[in-house]
Amino acid sequence: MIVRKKDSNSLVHDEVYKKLRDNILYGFLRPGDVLTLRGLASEFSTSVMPVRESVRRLWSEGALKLSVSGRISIPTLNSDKFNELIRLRKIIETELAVKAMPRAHKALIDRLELINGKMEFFAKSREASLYIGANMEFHRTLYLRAQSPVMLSILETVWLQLSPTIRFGLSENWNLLDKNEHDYILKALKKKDSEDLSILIDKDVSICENLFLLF
Amino acid sequence: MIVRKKDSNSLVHDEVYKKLRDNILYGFLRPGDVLTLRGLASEFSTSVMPVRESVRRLWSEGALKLSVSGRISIPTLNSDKFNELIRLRKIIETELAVKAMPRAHKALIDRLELINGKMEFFAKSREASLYIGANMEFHRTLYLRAQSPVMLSILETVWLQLSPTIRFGLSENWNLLDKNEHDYILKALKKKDSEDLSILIDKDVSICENLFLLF
DNA sequence: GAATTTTATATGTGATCACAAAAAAAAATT
DNA sequence: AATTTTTTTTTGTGATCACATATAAAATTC
Repeated sequence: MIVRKKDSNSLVHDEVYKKLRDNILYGFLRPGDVLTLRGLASEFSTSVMPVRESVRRLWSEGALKLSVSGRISIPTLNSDKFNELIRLRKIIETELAVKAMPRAHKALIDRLELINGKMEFFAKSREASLYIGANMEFHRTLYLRAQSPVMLSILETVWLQLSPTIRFGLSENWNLLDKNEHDYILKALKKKDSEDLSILIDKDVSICENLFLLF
Repeated sequence: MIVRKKDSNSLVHDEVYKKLRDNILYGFLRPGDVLTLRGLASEFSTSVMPVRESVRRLWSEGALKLSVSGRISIPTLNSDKFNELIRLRKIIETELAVKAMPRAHKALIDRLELINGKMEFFAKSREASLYIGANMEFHRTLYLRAQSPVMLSILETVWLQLSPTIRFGLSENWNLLDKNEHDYILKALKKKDSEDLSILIDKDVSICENLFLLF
């Protein structure tokens, strides 16, 4: 029997995908963690089919690792891969920020300031997944203005690959977040200084570089 | 019954994925073409299951479009999306080329020259899918030296999204390929001039921009 | 004859099953 | 006690089925 949410066209495999993705994105799964189709299926109270489809999807996004025998786990990044992903963040995010800048009017900057305040609060209170969520929301809100859906979705797969590693690097390095680059980013946005903006986005991403831990 | 290739650990869904991907990549499917699970299953003489998994995978790579009701088709690009993909090619390919350059020794350049000759032949003989294949091989061979697997795989999904549109733009614009930028790229590689190399890669990708046709 | 309704077919989704192969657990051996 | 072998359990894959719904075809109405 096909189970659909009432009065909605959402599909089970898509719901499972979103839940699983968010668990990875907000740091509820650590690198190396092992998952099983049947385990996930019973956790999300469904059959294995929708889980299979969402696992296949997350795997092709680099968010999950499949062993040669198909065993599912959260990837552990070596430093080469980590640096590559950081470099990708820098390239794509500076591109998106510069493209968004001309369309970043007062209303948007106000919203960014609000999100930024929220993020600073979560940094102080050491709430990792809320901090990560607010940080991503800040960047995402800005980049959405670039109106470059393909780039944004690629960036999101990059985030997805970095998240578990950064999340657990964070637990032991909260002090790294003491100074908040976002304030300077907002200033550059107000001044419409794209040169500065590029450099600052690059710098902001650089902070993450120090969160790398070997597992 | 599970059907595996003898003495090999290749899986059916992976084989189906590769075949379907190559059909898209080498231009055997045009934008708008409609596919069905059962149709593909019988074409590849398998059941729908492996096809479902590979279609889901190609869809998440942007190579296939799924309608709200799940109907499968080859995406048609509007000019915004096309330009975004071209921009992505430029950003990622210049990055990879520059990173590959220090490791591009004589043996590699010799191989690139060989591939380039092949490509020029297929351009003259107007064999579109062979031309596309040789062109991709040229770029891929160079970029492999950058040893950046994540970037390369992202680039490949970008190619996958552009392929069908470019392929059928090509049929009516062979003349655009008269002058071959690859020769200059090879010169820059020999001179180890990364400044020049960036510009030339950018230029080479630009040629594709003119192959955009509305369907 | 064109537009609308009805019927029939095709298609994607989710559930379930069998099976091979990989892990894990248990038993036997050294 | 540690290692090897055997047995059991777990797990992913591929096949098949039922079903809802979207699309196509046929019939009906105006």
